[in-house]
Amino acid sequence: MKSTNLYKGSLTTIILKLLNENDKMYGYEITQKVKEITKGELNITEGALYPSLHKLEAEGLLDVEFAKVNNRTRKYYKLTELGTQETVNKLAELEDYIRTMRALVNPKFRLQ
Amino acid sequence: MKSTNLYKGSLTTIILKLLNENDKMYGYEITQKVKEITKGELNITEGALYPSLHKLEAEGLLDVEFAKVNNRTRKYYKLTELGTQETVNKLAELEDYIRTMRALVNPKFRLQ
DNA sequence: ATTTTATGCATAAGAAAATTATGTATATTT
DNA sequence: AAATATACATAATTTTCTTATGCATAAAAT
Repeated sequence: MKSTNLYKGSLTTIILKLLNENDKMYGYEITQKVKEITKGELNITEGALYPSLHKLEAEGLLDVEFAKVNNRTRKYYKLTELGTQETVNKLAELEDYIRTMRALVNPKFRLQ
Repeated sequence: MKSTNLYKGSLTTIILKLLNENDKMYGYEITQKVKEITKGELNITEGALYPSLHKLEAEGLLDVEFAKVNNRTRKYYKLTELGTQETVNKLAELEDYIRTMRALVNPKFRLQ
């Protein structure tokens, strides 16, 4: 998605959080929303997004619902109960990750 | 290294920063240092570490120096001038990543 | 009127970065 | 004597992503 490798492994967290906030979204909408929020800093590619959505659905974290808008098909995704739980976990993991990385790169944050 | 996928792509940043701080280190030392700083939260595996060190060396970011200690061989790595420059870049990328992810998962941080 | 861009989905080939497993060797601890 | 710690390395596999390609309709631009 971006020149830096740091976003590797972050896509699931991003998808879950956006769905947690917006109730239901379709793939293309997610790419646009991410572009908007990050001011273009992060562009999710379709080759990464769609397989990821399919996987989350297969794992039971997302439900699908089809809609026809302007003669074009949209595939809406929404969180399942399990998906909502997993969102909480993923967000906690992100905070842990940030805290740990800060401890590693900034000696000031080394403690406990 | 950890159950969460978020650390994927972070290893180079971690290695460079630790070497930036400690002048020279050997592989095993890096794994122990990371374990210590993160209180066991992050354990770098050898299968990830050694190939990564070799790659950084091949890219000219690290220099190697051998040492024999207690009849065992240590391979000390230190930053080259290029490696020091790249460390600055990687740390800036990490801060960008954290800022962007915060904007994505925390609506409070959405602005500019 | 036609081409390009935007919208909307999907998958396949390949690259990159990791995990897991294995191998070698010496020192120290149990 | 066996297990753990120290120290390096690589190979097979998995995960996640990039890049490329394909299909289809709508809107905008030339």
